[in-house]
Amino acid sequence: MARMPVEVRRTALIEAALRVAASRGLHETTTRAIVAEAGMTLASFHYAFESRDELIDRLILDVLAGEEKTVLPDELEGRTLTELLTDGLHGYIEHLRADPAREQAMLELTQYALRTRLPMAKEQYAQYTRLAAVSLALASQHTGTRWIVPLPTVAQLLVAVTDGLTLNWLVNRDDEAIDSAVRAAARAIAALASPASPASPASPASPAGASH
Amino acid sequence: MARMPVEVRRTALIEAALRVAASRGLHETTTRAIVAEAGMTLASFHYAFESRDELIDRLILDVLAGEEKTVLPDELEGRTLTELLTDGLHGYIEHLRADPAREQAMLELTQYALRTRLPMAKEQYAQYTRLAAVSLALASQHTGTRWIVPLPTVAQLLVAVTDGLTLNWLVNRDDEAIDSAVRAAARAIAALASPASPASPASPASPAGASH
DNA sequence: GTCTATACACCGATAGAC
DNA sequence: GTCTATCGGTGTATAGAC
Repeated sequence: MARMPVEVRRTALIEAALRVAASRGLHETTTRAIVAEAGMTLASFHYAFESRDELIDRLILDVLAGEEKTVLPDELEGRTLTELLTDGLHGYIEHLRADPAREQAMLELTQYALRTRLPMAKEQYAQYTRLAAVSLALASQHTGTRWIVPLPTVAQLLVAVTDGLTLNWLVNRDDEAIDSAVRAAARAIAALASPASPASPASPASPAGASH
Repeated sequence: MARMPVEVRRTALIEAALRVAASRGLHETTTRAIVAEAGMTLASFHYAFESRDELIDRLILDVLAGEEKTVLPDELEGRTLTELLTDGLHGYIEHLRADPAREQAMLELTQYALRTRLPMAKEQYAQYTRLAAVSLALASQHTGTRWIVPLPTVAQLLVAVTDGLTLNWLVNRDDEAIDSAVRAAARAIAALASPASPASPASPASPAGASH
């Protein structure tokens, strides 16, 4: 095989490992399967990494950190809070639908980290929650609403809902059901803000939303 | 070893397997580890079960089926919908707190089923959702409220929230944070019902909130 | 640096004595 | 029915030629 800088080799192996984990599950992501996917030999693997565990660490760090659980829609103006939440959740579900195997691998990685790398799991989860808090703060700002429950708590709930809906879709693969659940979730979470109306789809041209 | 009816042996092995899965994770729940935990020999295992896969099947069936994700509090009278939901979720979290390792094993079993026994995972999930729907119907009945979103959708959301909060607590082990999140979740879900006020402990007679 | 060949541990499963 | 001993396969990791 061609000579390659060890860092390039490492990256290639991590990407190969992610593909294997997505298609066959983490428990079948063996060193042999990874090098086969990457077109390398076993010895090359152990030249690049001390051990399989070391690669798994990098996999969790690089790949879970790249995940962004919630994304706000681009356009924030002229939408109600419920609409923003619906679109945000819907965007995440779209991402899930686009590559379910990958997201399932993420779930497996999280669970593996939970069992054997607890500090990494904690840090990762805190990161998701901070990101959710930022999105929620922006959303309330742009709709002139105010969270009547502490923002970190709402953020926790949003992350929990996202995780739960992910599992729901992975199990059932039911697009209509998940869309209903997403809308209900958005409406429910929006009810934790005041005073603007949480809801109705047909919103008239209300500049600056409801009140202050 | 003492002779035992094969069904008794099967049960003992399944219980041993659950203990191993809880303490060391599903991927370390090998036939050898199981029989060591049960105080048997390898040969006895294969006398009771055709294969390890067969035991895992039974484990999923017997043990996931025994799970009841949401339980209503005993006393339903004189409580608001939010209170009922809070107590129900809180009861589940108590159950989780009492035996986190077991619940983590459940999560691993679910994920394993998702990867290799999809129909079983689907059926199990549907069972949880039906149970949630029954609880939600009872709760709205007893509080004189009505779900303004289809009941199955609310049930889906409740299951998703339960799953998400489970993961949250397993990662953070933060009792105060989870209690806040539980209360917020209850309040949010209660907002999907009308007309009774979804929320504040001191609830005035506010007819039909913001509605839609 | 990259390869082939192999060491060594552990897996699920079975044969055959008792 | 229950045991000990062992098979064949696969896992991670390494030795040593090139």
